[in-house]
Amino acid sequence: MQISGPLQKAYRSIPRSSVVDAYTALRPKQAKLRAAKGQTIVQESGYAEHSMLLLNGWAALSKTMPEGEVQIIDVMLPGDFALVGAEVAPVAAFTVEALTDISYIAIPLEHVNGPAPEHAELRRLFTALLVTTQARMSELLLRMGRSSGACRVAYTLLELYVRLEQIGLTRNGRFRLPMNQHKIGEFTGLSNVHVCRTMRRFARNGLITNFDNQEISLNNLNALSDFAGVDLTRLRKEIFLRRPQ
Amino acid sequence: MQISGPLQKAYRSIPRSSVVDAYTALRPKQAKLRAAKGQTIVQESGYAEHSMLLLNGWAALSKTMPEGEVQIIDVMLPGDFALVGAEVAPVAAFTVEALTDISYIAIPLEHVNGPAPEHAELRRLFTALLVTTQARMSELLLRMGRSSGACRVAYTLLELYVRLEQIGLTRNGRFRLPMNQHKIGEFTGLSNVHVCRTMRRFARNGLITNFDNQEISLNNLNALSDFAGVDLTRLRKEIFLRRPQ
DNA sequence: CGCCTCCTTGACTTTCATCAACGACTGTGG
DNA sequence: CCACAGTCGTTGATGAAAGTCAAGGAGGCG
Repeated sequence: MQISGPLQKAYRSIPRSSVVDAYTALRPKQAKLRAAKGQTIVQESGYAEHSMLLLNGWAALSKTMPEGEVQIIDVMLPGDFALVGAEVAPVAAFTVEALTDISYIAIPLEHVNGPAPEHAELRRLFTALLVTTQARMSELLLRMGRSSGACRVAYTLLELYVRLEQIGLTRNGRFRLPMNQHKIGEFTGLSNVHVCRTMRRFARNGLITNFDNQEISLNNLNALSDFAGVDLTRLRKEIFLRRPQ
Repeated sequence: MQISGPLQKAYRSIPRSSVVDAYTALRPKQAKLRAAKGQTIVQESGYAEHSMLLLNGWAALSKTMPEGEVQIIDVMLPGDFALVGAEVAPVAAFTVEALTDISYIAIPLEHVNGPAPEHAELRRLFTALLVTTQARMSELLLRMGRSSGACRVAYTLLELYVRLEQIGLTRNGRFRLPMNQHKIGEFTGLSNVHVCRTMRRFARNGLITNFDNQEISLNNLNALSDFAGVDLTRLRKEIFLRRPQ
């Protein structure tokens, strides 16, 4: 895919994403926003009149029980889109927290779903992104209800790996994982202690290797896939936005 | 809301749903399809070139682990819409099974997201329905990862109650629940045995009453809400499609 | 140096799945 | 009419998975 002209710079500075391309092309002057690691960008139940398109970094969508237990619903990677508030209900259903320093675009609702014909292609892409988000959440839900902690951890690592690979952020099965074990527990529905035991077991068996600066390497995708009960080929099909040729 | 003319009969014969109204108005001759209780309408990983709009009855969206464990990820009630296959990926991410005899409309993808301007209002409604579906799945995911079995059962009963109330299918906290304990277990991520114990405890404490023909009554919404860790008012806001005045 | 966060491991407890048995109810065929 | 099987809900006994509590160690940082 070749891009030339005024878009080229923007394209190079952000990861490959057809949605980012399409939106940037339509609104080249849209302001980029930034947030620091740990910052809460949207609060659950708060007013939300816009959606988010993540340009760089990681963000977590989470929900909280009244007693304070947190569950991460989905992890946003560069190029991902989250429909925070809907036209019919401008209330955020979840909290958005920056897992790393991030940059993003806040998209007004009328750009997402307005009747303007020039938005048709964009709308198609947003819808497709919503479907992949739903597919990811479904996979997580399935494992949350029907599998062991080891399966959930293995699945989480594989999902992140496959998604990062797609946007060119892996090297030889190795990638940066900017989540501590507590956060991974919030994602997998486990305690930090149990995440630790599980990942240590994986490491001892040579399935994964941890490096110092929050980097991790998946050494045996097949064994992990078996643990996770997932067919990598099928996962890729469901989870990815395929761009029409 | 008053409806007159040719739509009146159709409107009366199906539950209140602005989406059904809108779609029926646009395509009055669209064929209604039927399926019998227990029938599988869409198979996970199968080819899916259409979406579903449920007119009558209940349907379950579920996913299955390789070993055969089933997790219901959402229950469709009359008026609900499920985006089965996306334009970018005509593969079903889940199985659709009829929990009762049902009637539904199969909606081709181009009607859902086509560029035609006369579809603008419909598209808006479909998007809104997707958001509410996502909100429901998020609530379920939160409880799946972060709460006890009792909380999940209480939440499930409340969610169904609130949704049925909205479409006029409850009377004094009482409604028909066409799922056996095994199915409820598939929805809540519990074994049928544990569902039984939990619901018996609720019944002994007077929170619920079971009747013979798959009917159930919620006698104490406040106590159930406490168990479920849910604020009913907020749940209604998130889960419902509000129709613009 | 102390303080902090994070990972790690052990000991104990709780929750829930599994296995098994039984009773209520339904439909079916003789 | 009765035996029969089949489904479903119910209860008890047992075991495995994972949470909680607690303590210690490694690294980062002012």
